[in-house]
Amino acid sequence: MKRYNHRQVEKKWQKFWAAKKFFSARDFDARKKQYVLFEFPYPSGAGLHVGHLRPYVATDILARWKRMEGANVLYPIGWDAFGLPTENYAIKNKIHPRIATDRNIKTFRRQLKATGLSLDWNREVDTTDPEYYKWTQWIFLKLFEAGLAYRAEIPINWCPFEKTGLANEEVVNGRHERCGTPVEKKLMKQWVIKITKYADRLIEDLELVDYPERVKTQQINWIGKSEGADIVFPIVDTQIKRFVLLHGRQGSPQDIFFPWLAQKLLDRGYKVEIPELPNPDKPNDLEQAEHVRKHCRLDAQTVILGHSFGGVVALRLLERGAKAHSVVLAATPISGRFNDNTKRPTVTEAVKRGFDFEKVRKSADRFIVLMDETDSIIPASDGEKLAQALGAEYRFIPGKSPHFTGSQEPGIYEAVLPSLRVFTTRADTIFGATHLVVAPEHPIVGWYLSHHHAVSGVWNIKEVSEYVVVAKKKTDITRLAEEKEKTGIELKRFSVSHPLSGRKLPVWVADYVMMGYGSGAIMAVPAHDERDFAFAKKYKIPFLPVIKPTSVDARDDRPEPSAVGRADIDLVASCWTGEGMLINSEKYNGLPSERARQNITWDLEKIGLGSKSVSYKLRDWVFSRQHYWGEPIPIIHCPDCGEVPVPEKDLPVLLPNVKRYEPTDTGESPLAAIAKFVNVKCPRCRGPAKRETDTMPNWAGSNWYFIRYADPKNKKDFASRKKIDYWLPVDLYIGGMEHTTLHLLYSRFIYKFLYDQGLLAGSEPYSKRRSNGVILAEDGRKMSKSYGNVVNPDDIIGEFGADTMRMYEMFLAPFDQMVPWDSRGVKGVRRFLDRVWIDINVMIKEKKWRRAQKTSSRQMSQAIRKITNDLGDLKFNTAISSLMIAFNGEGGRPDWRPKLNTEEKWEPVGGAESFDLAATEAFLKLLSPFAPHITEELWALLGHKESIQLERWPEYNESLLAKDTFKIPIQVNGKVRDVLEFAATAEQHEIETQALNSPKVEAHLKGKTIVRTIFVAGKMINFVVR
RNA sequence: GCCCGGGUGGUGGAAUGGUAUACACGAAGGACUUAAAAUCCUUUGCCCGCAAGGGCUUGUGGGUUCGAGUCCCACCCCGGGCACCA
Repeated sequence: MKRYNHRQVEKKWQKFWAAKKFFSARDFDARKKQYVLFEFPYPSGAGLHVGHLRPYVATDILARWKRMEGANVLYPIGWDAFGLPTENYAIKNKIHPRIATDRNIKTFRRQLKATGLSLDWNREVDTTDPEYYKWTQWIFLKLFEAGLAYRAEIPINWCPFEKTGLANEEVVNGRHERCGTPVEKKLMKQWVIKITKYADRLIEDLELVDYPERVKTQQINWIGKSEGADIVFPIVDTQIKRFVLLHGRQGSPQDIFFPWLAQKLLDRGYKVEIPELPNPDKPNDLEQAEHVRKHCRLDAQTVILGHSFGGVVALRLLERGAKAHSVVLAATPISGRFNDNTKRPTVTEAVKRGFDFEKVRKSADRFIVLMDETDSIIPASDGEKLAQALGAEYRFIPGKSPHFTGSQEPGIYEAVLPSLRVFTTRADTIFGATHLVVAPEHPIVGWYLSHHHAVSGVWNIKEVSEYVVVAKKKTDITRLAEEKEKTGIELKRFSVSHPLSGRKLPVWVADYVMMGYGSGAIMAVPAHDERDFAFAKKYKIPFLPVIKPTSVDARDDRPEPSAVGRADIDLVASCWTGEGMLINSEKYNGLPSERARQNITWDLEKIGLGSKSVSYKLRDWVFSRQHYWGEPIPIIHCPDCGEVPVPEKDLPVLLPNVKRYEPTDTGESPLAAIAKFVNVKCPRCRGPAKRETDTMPNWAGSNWYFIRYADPKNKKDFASRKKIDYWLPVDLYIGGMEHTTLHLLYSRFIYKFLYDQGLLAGSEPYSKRRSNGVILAEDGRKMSKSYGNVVNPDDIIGEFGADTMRMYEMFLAPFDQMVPWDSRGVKGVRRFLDRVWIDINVMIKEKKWRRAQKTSSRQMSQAIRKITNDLGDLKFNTAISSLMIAFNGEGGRPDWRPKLNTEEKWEPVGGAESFDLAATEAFLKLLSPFAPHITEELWALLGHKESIQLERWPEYNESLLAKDTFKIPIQVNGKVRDVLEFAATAEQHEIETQALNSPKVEAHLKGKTIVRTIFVAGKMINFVVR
C-alpha cells in the first residue's frame, strides 16, 4: 500500500481547482448568496505564520461547507498594502515600497494557495492599486462634501519613531500600538473625520447585528456615551457694565434672538444697547459703524456682539479706535464668498476693503468667534481665519436655527456673558460644587495669563504659567507613572458665580481635567467625586456634602451635615459617589438624586445657564499621516478659494514615483518636497495652488474593501449598486479582537456614511461577526520574528501537508480562544488522516461494499447531525473530534465499516465483512471542508469522475437517530450506583423494578426507605432514600 | 479603579441541570524490529485495597435542587479592554 503522499496529492488538486474555477462567485445567481469574509492581510515582508491562517482556514471550511449546501459563496481575498510597516521595510532594505509590496504579495499568494483555500482569485483587490485607491479618495471627497472631513489645528498623538500623527484608536496605554513608542502630544494642522457625528448610531445599531457580546461592549465603552448637563458659571469681577448688540444685514433689534438676549442681560443687571443700524437691506459697514460710534457708549467696560454683518461693523468700529472689554463675532463673513452661490454684493464689497487686524486686536481684551455648525451659507473657514487673525477663541457650535437665527440662542448668551461651561453627569450635586477646575489647555487659562494687566491685585501669573508649561509637556506615559497624584494651581483673583446659589467659587487649573472631553472644565464636588475628593484633600479645599446615602449598603461613615464647609477636612474618610437624598441644596432638599438631576437641569435651562447634554469619549478621527506610502488626500489648497476638492474626473491623485520617501522631522510628509506634485493650478480659479501632501492612514483603504469585492473591476463606480445589493451585507466576518475599536468601528462608520449618501441599501456592513483567538508560540509568547519563535506554515505543510495543518489549527482549541501552538500535537491529526487513507484504500481494494442510496449507519447519521450543527456554531474542534469518532468508532468498530488490522495483514475485526458505501462517501464529504485534498483524492479513487466539491452536503437519516436500546444510570441519592441497558420501549415501572433488583443498587438501599423516585425518560433514574 | 472573558487530568480541551474528564497530545507497558523510527495493542484524574469494591475530585467558601462543572451569593487567581472621561 502506498503511503499518503501529501506533496503530490495537494499540488495536483490545487492545480485542478484553479483550472476549473470552482470557487468563482457568480453575480446575481439564483442560489442563495453567502458572503464569507476574513480581514484581508497586510502583506508584510515576514510572510504568513500559522497564526494568521487560523481565520482563513476557518472561513475556508465554512465556505466549502456552504457551497456543498447549495449556496452561491463569495469568498474573496485582497491586500491591505499601504502603510508604515512596508515603508519602514522599504527604507531599511532600500527597496521601493511598490516593489517590496509586490514581492510580499507574491509570497502571501503562494502561502495561501498552498494552504488550499477556496478563494475567488478573480476578485483580488489591492489598496495600493490606483484603480482601487481612486475610490478611497472618492469616498474621502464625499466625506469632505458632507462636511465630515475638516482640517483642524489640534493637539494630536504623535509617534516620534515613525514620525507621524496617529488616531486615538492607535494609542494603547500611551504608546503607539504598532511600534510601542511612547506617544507625544503635538499641535498640528490635521485632517480630521467627524466620526463623532455617528456616535449614537454606532451604539444603537449594534442591536441590528450578531456580534460577540464583548465586541459590542468594547465598542460601546470606547464610544463612551455619558448623558448629563452643561452648566454655565458666569465669571465675576469682570468689570463689564454694558453690552452693545449689533444686528446683521436685513436684521433689526426686534428680530431673532436679540430681544431674548437683551432681557437675559438686563436681568443680570447690565445695561444693554441695540442700535437700529441704517439701511439694513443694503448695509454699508462704514456708515453703520459711524452710526454706532455716535449713538452708543463704547469703552473698556463694554461687550460688543456682532451678529453676521454686525460682526463686520464691529470690526470696523474697533479698527477705528473704539474700545471694548470683549468682542463676540457670531457667524461673521469675512471672505465674501458664500456656499449657496448667491451674491450678496454689499457684504462682499464691505469685506473686500480688508481689516487692520493688528489695530482691532489692541482695541479689546478678549475675542470670541462663533460659527454655527448648521450654517450652510457662511463657509466655516471664514470663522477659522477670523479667529486666527484675531487670536480669538474659536467656537464651532450648533445654533438653535441655522446662522444663529433662533428666537433664543444660548450659545451666544454664553459667549457674550463671560463664563465657564462645565459638563457633569451629576447636576444633582451642584450645591456641593466648591470650585471649578479647568484643563491646562483651556482658553480661559491663556486669557488669564495674557490679560493680567486688566485687573489690579495679586495675580499668580508666574506660578500658573509655569504649571501650565510643565503640564502640557507631560506625555500620557509620565502622567500614568505619576500614580494619579493630582496637581493643580489656583487662578488667584479670579472667580465664577454659582448659577443657582450665586456664591463665588474659585477656579483652579489641574491636569486631571482633560481638554478633549466635555468642555475641558468641571465643577468640583469633593464630597461626591473621588477625584475631586483627592484633589480637595491635597489642597485643603473645604467641601460640602449634598447627597445623603439612603441605601442600606451605603457607607454611612460620612460627616453629618453640621460639618458643612468646615476646613478641617481630616474629619472625612471618604466621599459618597452613589445616589441618595439631597441635603444642603436649598429648595431641592429631600429629593432623590435622580429626580433632582432632572429638576436642576430644567431650572438651569430656564435661566439660560444650563442644558441637557451628552458627551462621548470617542474623538474625531485623525486622518492625516505624514508619510509617503499611503493614498494622497485629494485636496488642493488655494490662497483664494481655500480648500478645494480635486474634481472627480482628475482622480486618482497618483502617488508620485520618487527616490526618497523617508519621513521628515518637520512633521511634513515627504511628498511636500516634490515640487512637481505640490504645485498645481486651483481647479476652481485656475490660480497657482498647492496640493495637500499628507496621506491617509491605512484604515482608509480597509474601510470599504469588502464592498469592492462585490464588483472589483468597476471603472465607473466604487461598485455597482446592483452588485452591492446582491452581495452585501457580509454574512459572516471573522477577524481579531484587536480590530474592535479600529477597523471594525471605522468600517461600520464609513458604511453608514455611504448609506446616508444613498449609495447602498443597508446601514450595517456585517450581519455576523466572530472573533478568532490568537495562536501563541510554543513558549506562550506572541509569535514574532524578534523572539525567533515563529512557526512557518511552509514548514508544516512541507512535513505534514496542508490538510493536517488546517485540521490541527481547528482542532487545537475553541476557535475564539487564545492558545499556544504545540508541535507535538500536529502528529495526532496526521495519524488520523493516515488511518483514513490506509483504511479507505483497503476498502477500495477489497470492494466488499454494501450499496444503498443512503447510509444505514446510525453512527454516521449522528456524526452528520453533530458536525453540521458544530459548523453552524463555529465549533470546529468538536466537529473534528466527531469526525474521529465517526471513523474510529466508539469503544469498538463503527457500524458502517469493519475495523481493519495493519495494511499488510488486513482482516476485518469483529465479524462484519462489508462496508457501507453510502456511509463511506458521507464520511468523505464531511471531512472534505477540513481536509479538501486527501478527500478529493480518495473520492477519485472510489471511482468518481467529478470533484467531491460538487457534491451535496450529506443529510442524516432522522429515523436512524432513535436508538433501540439505551443505557441509563441508576442513582441512589444522586450518586450513580449502576448502569443498566433497556429497550427504547421500556416503561418506567419496568426500569424501576430492574433497577431495584440490581445487586449494586440493593447494597445502597439496605435498611433504608425510598421516599421518592425521580425518573427522567431516557436519561436516568434516581432513588431518594432515608 | 471600572467593564468583559475564564479557572475541569501531566498538557490542549469535551460535557441542552441528569454516567465529569469525550477527542487529541504526552507518559508507561507490550507487539513488530538486530536496533531505532513509524505502526498496532493495553493502561493512564487522585486516594485506599491483592481483589471485589469503596472514598474523593471541575479555583475557594456558602446556597438552591432528588441531583450542580453548569443556576445564585461572596471571595481568590489568570487573561483581555478602558483608564483621572467629570
